[in-house]
Amino acid sequence: MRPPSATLTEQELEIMKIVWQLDSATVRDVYEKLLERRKIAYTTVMTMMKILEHKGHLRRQAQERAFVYRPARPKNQVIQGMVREFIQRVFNGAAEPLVVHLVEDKHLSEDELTQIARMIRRKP
Amino acid sequence: MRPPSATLTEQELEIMKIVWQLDSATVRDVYEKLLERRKIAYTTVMTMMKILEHKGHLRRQAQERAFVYRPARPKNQVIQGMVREFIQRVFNGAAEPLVVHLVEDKHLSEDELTQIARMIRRKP
DNA sequence: GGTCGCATACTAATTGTTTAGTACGAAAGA
DNA sequence: TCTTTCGTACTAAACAATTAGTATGCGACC
Repeated sequence: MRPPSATLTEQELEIMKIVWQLDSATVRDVYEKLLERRKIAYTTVMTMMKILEHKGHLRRQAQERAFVYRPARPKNQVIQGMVREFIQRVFNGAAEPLVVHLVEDKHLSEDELTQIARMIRRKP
Repeated sequence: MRPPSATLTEQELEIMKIVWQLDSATVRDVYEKLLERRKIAYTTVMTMMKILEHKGHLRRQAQERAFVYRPARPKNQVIQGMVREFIQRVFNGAAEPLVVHLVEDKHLSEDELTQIARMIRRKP
């Protein structure tokens, strides 16, 4: 009745960010990273990582005592998918209005604008 | 235990888009618009719109036989909030990496890039 | 006036998401 | 060896999101 999230949910993304950063991590590794920011139970992290494995975002491998998890897909690809989904959902697929919002919200600083201009010049 | 969505969910957004477009709409108006794209029950739309009113996204006003709903906040403001939240969640608040993704995914066409460049030149 | 259509309020079921407890086994340390 | 520590599997509870059914009432039409 309610379709599963096409992309990573908030908490899933938080965990994936850590695994991407560490490149390979145990539940404990991720658990301790998350603890720096908020209270969370070890088993909660384990459950989430098992779900992420089930969804095809993590692969696990028995090593020593605990499983070691690795990203199943490169970060860029996944983030790309999230950006695409967002543009689809919010702007019906058009990227331009998003850029307009970025500029108008001054999310883009002077330097960033210069950076973008440089990229654009380098593009075609 | 689990906070409600800070921004509009998928279905909420879909309804808000219609109300923004029509400027003011009854449940039936929205229902019929949605029906063009997918099967949905009238009462489902009603429930959603009541939720949107409760969340402060719609205001309703008795008129004739049915309630007439209007957006409580301008579209731009709400979309702005969604963009901000997305950038926060996915890119930890930095807009620049998002733009990089946009360019690299070729979501931005030649024309759109030109448009952006024009905007940037007009900006400071 | 009775029936039909439409609108609302109330109820509720299903599923996804997030969180975590408990049981159990293996390894490590005393 | 006995106990403590650590890891996993299984269970499950709470809540959000989505969808829709039922009851009820009111106005319109015959």
